[in-house]
Amino acid sequence: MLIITRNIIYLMLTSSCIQCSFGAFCLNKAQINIIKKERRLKKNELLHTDNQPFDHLYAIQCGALKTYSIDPMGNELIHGIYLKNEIYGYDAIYKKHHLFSAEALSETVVCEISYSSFLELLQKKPELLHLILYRMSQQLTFGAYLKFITAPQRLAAFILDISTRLLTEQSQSRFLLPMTYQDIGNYLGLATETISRILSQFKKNRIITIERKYIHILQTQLLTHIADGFK
Amino acid sequence: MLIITRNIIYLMLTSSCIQCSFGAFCLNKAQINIIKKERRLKKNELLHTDNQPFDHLYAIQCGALKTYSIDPMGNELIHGIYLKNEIYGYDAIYKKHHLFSAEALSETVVCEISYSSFLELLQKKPELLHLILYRMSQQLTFGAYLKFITAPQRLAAFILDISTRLLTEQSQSRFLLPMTYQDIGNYLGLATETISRILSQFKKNRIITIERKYIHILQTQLLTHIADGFK
DNA sequence: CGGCGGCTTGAAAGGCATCAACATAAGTGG
DNA sequence: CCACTTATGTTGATGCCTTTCAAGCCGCCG
Repeated sequence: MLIITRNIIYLMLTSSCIQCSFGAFCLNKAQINIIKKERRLKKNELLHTDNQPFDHLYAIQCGALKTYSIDPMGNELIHGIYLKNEIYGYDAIYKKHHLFSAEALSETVVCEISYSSFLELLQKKPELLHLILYRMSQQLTFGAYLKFITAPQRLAAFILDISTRLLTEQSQSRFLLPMTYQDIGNYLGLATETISRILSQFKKNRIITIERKYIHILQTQLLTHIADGFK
Repeated sequence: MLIITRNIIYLMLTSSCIQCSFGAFCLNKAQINIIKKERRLKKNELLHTDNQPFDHLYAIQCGALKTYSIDPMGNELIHGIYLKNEIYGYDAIYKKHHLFSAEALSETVVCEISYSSFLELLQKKPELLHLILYRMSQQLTFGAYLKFITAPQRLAAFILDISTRLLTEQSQSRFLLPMTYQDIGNYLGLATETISRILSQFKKNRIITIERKYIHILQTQLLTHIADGFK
């Protein structure tokens, strides 16, 4: 029987911190007190609500988040998807409060850092500056494909986007889609039925396979082809 | 007859620099050498092409830019609109080269600063840090309305977006739309005919008036209502 | 095993694109 | 300054893609 000691927990934590986006901010022992705390969210649990004041940035250790608002007709509008190893919260710096609610798409662990500590550390360690600008710049490019016109185009681009953001060397073109078709539809501005139909097409054409929630991309080139707008 | 002396030129420049987004980086005489140069672009002139390496950020003094790519079917896809007093270029930090071409929508003057100078100065003057994060954060929120489903919703949100980004105290809900319907359509993913039809609707319902390219918003509330998704 | 959320599939309706023709504005050169 | 040319905006008719509504299926979890 395994007895979990503080040491083991520590090891588990540090190993999960290796890839953390806040690594530069906390792996160093001298700085570890800056991280306010780790938060564990169950599926569908809220990280924060709409309109809540902005204080913290979050590094997503595992799991995924969505930000969303509800329109007057009661439809959920998903504004952003944030995955493992990404930093969430930048978008709220501008208005000083969160524009959207943020909810866990699955069991999710985030590391919280206060924005003021973040700024402070950034000033002490200017070599982090480019890293942060780099990561914000990356988020500026997220969701560019939402401007694509046709549904297959958007969905193909979405799959490629998520895959490049999730895939590692081990996982080779096979990854867990961390959300329901409903969520995808709300994100892409498409009905769930449309998502289902188009994915069926993709499967029929041997472009991807889906079992459970695992997507396997068989023909990346064909997907990019579709995303690029070829017919 | 007016003789233009260096002094007058200097006054003209500084006055045009008052509102400049790079103000903090160059108004101070000690720093003025950091700005590499001012570039004047004619309508439809390219600031840079697709795939060009990223070296500079640009503060838009006057005029406007669009970034775009051409899809395989030859359609122009506008990814971003950048207006007077905004900073353009952040999105290319991530990939170190520009993902899109950038073109002037009208006569445009930009101030160019090299990214390395920018980083350097940011390190020397950490009080600028929040300002820059603030501005990047703002850009993260741009174009959120592109996810809106219906055409009138998108167009209403677009008008409101541009107006808040262009309006000053003097100009009071009346502003120059710095682009063609073609451009708007390419940006919103709608046909120019659709833009025309919906704007005609807006005019008929006394929500806006348009003369030349000047838009006057008569009923802001109704516009936000439409943008929010009421019918 | 039974219930529920999520996915699938079909038929009908609707919104927007497309095509076409025209109107108007802007830009050019004589 | 005007005639010509080109770019941009307007309006109508048709067709297609996606939504919507409806029903059934599957897999998961208690």
